[in-house]
Parts: sequence; C-alpha cells; structure tokens
Amino acid sequence: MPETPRITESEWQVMNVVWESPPVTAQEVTDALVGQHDWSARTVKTFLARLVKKGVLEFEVDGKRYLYSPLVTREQSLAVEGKSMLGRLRGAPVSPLMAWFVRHSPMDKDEIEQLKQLLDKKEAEL
Amino acid sequence: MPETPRITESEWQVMNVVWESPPVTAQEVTDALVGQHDWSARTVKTFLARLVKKGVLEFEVDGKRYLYSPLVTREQSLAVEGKSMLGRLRGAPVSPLMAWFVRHSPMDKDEIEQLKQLLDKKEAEL
DNA sequence: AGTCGGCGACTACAGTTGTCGTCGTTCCGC
DNA sequence: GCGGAACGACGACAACTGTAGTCGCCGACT
Repeated sequence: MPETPRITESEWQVMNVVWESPPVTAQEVTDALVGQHDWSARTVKTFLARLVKKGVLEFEVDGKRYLYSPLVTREQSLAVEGKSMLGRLRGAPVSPLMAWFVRHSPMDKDEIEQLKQLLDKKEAEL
Repeated sequence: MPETPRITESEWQVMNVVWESPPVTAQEVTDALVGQHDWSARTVKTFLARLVKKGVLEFEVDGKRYLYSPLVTREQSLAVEGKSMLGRLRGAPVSPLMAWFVRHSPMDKDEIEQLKQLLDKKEAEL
C-alpha cells in the first residue's frame, strides 16, 4: 500500500485543475488559477514541480512543454484528508463536523439521498 | 467576527485535552498525551505556549503553575477546519468526503439519526 | 539557610509551505 | 539560421511546524 502523500491547501487548488481534465499543461493550470488566487505564474509552476516531487503528479514531455497527469485520484487524496481529520479529533465524534458540512456546503438532492442511504446502512450494521 | 486562528494537527491533540476538562495544568496535558504520542514533556509545553500566543488558550497563575483554559470552543475550531476543507475542494462536491467519514468513523445511533434529520431539513429547503 | 526538583521563558533547528525571481535552453516564426 | 518568447530547473527566503534543549526562578524538603 503506497501511502498517498499529504497535499497542502494550495496544492489542492492545482490538483483540482489537473483532476478535471488530464493531461494539462502548466499554462492551462495557470490560466485556471491566476484570477481566482492572486498568484503569479511562477507560483503555479512551483506547485506543479512540488507535486511531481511528492509523487502525486507525473508528466510527459510534449515538445518544450510538459503534460501533467495525476498519479493519485481525488478520492485517495480525500481519504488522506479524512484521516487527518480523524487524527485531529482523536476519538471525539465526527458528527459535529459533518453537521457543519451539511449546513455550510451546497448539496444537491442526489447527494443528500445517497448520504442518507449510507447512513441507513451504517445504522443497520450497529 | 473575530477570526478563529488555525490550529495544527499536533495542537489539536493538546486542545482536545484542554477542552475535555478545563482548566488544566501543563502536567495534566502532558500526562494525557505522552504515551499516545511519542512526545517529550518539553514538546507539550511548546505547544501550550504557542496556543496561548495564537490566542486560543489563556492561563491564570496558580502558585508556580499555570492553569490553562480554552478561549475558543471546539465547534469554532471545527468550523475553521470545515472551511479549510471547502477551500480545498473549491466547489467540488463535499459528499464524497462525508461518505468517507460515514464509512470510516464510528458513529452511534443518535448521531446517525441527527444527521439524517439535518439532511432531511436541507433537502426540504431545496 | 542551602539545595534540588519542577515550572515557565527563551532558544534552536531542520523540514514544509507560500511566494516568487533568475537562468539557461529550446521551439517557432521570419 | 537567428532572435525572441516561452518553458522548466534551480534558488531564495520568510513564516509556520514539529521536536526538543537550556536557563533562571521559586517553593518544598532537610
């Protein structure tokens, strides 16, 4: 089980773009992010390089540019964040956090239904 | 809205102890944590000092010792973490993360029921 | 009264993160 | 073939984190 590396908040921004439509060039990532964040193109490059070093991105050479692709899925990275959360809570109940999410993040009907089903299933297993 | 400071994973461990039964002495925190984590007592002291500096802990002097109390609630800190998560996801759906929590963290019947109710309420608001 | 054990203050130091700048190279257009 | 624009490599640097050592002080024990 190769442990998936931790990625930082800024790095997530980059990964989000890559996950959306791999493979992508640095240019595309930069275009997508500069504007939302107040970053220079250099900053984005740095993140890309770090992500490659961390082993969550790979690239293939295309002429003078690189085409970046993810080596981990968003789900894997989500799981890493989830574990980190559980580590913080250290046994305290997770439900207050989930309640916060329910209240503060947008969800559509399908998502809600699926979560309810999952909860039902978990309840049944108790 | 005084912004609640960000606290790190290690600092959470300390805060967990403080939240549990304030006010606490450094000694108590240390006793609770050394053993779980492979930390020296000095390390715990450092975290306590940093948390005071960050403004999430305060202390009153009791003889030669300090009695530490929280200045922010666990809920406030949870909200900070929640926001950070939403920042990472940048618009992507939160439900996969919540699904991960449902699957990987222990919850009792009451928690499950409450979450389902919250979800119902949210669904009704759509 | 002298000492010692514990306490907080201060210091340290390497690794990570956020944010870029510079440099040499390389492809594209002329 | 040549000049310039664009690209990645490498370097930089301050702030934050993880992890801990040392110092001076003060109260308890002898």
